[in-house]
Amino acid sequence: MPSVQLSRETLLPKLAAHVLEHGLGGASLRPLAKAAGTSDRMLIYHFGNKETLISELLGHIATIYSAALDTALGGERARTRQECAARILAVGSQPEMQAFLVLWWDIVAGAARGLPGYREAAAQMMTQQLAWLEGQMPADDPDPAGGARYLMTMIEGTLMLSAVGHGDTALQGLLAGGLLPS
Amino acid sequence: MPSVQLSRETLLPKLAAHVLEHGLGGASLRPLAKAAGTSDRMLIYHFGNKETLISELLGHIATIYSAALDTALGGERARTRQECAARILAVGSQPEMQAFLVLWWDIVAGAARGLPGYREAAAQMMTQQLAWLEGQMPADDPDPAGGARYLMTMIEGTLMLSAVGHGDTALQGLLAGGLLPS
DNA sequence: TGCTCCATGTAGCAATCGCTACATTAAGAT
DNA sequence: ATCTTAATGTAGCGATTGCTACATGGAGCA
Repeated sequence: MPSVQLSRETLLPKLAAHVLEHGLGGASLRPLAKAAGTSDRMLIYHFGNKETLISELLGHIATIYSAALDTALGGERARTRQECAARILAVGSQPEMQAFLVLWWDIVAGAARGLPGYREAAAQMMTQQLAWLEGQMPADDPDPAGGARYLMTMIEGTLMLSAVGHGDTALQGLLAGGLLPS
Repeated sequence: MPSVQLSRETLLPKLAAHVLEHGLGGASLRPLAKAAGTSDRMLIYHFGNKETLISELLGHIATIYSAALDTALGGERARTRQECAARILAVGSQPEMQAFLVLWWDIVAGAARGLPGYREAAAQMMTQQLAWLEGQMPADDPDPAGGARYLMTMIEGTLMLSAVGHGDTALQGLLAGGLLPS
């Protein structure tokens, strides 16, 4: 049924926009449908049930995220690990990334609790980010693969601490780890 | 009104137990009340409304977390940063800490979205953890304050990546950062 | 004995939840 | 022209949401 698949893919961007603004926790069918210009009746018709809808929506959001990462960053490598860390931190602080970040913690919470579809989408986004980070590592880095994982762990810790008002703690940690210029 | 305060504090542990098992997202009054052996009617009576209940519950959970941290770890210092990192990672992998960890991501998500009470509780728990980590740092460490923040950022990143199925990525990062013995 | 007031049970309200039964439209196939 | 079928609207179901109105018990105080 190509028309069904077309309909799904027509709906998903609008659903994603709504979820990016209002979060996943309170996402119920009627507001979602309204945001997509249709009815709850039709959402069930196209996706079968809410669980499937959310799973497909998460997959779509992961795709959007990948595209946003690609757009936000040119392909050229950094010259130092410090520069590499600074770049990805700068991406995270862009205003248009804030909605993603807020939604991200919803997804992490769902993944931790084992909700269907959450872990897959989260893992996909992390894999994508890791690949991008590896591509950004300095050409003369002695261990680009390990270094990228090291940087990524530090970055994610920084994002989490920032989310709960401990951003300064994280920055001091980055400083002490030599990942920020002193 | 001491009786009201007593009632609140009598209820909070049972409410916390329920939330630790079932999460904060789906926590509604009637299941909470049932877990506490009372009625939704009485929860509203004692706490005024659900928002206040959740805020006080989060504060209580932060207190529980602090106590659990103290219990789980003796007071003596580690001898190296590696040992320090290993200790706190070991704490996080204890089975009785799993419920806390799952709930933690709910709290982070609420804090990121700005829900009332979440950020305060999360910040309190992170402050407590930081203090504990500083007390664990090696006595001969050249920069215990910065080192504790560095370790904490790495640890939080590791926990997040583990929650989304990228625990191996984090471990490789810790290895590359010299925080795990190779 | 009355009076007062905190604590609690019972019942229910309006809103929202995911989902479904049924009817209707419209387009394409025969 | 008829038949079939995908797509959609309307209406509603039973459950659950946070919260409230009302009545009642029961303890302390006069």
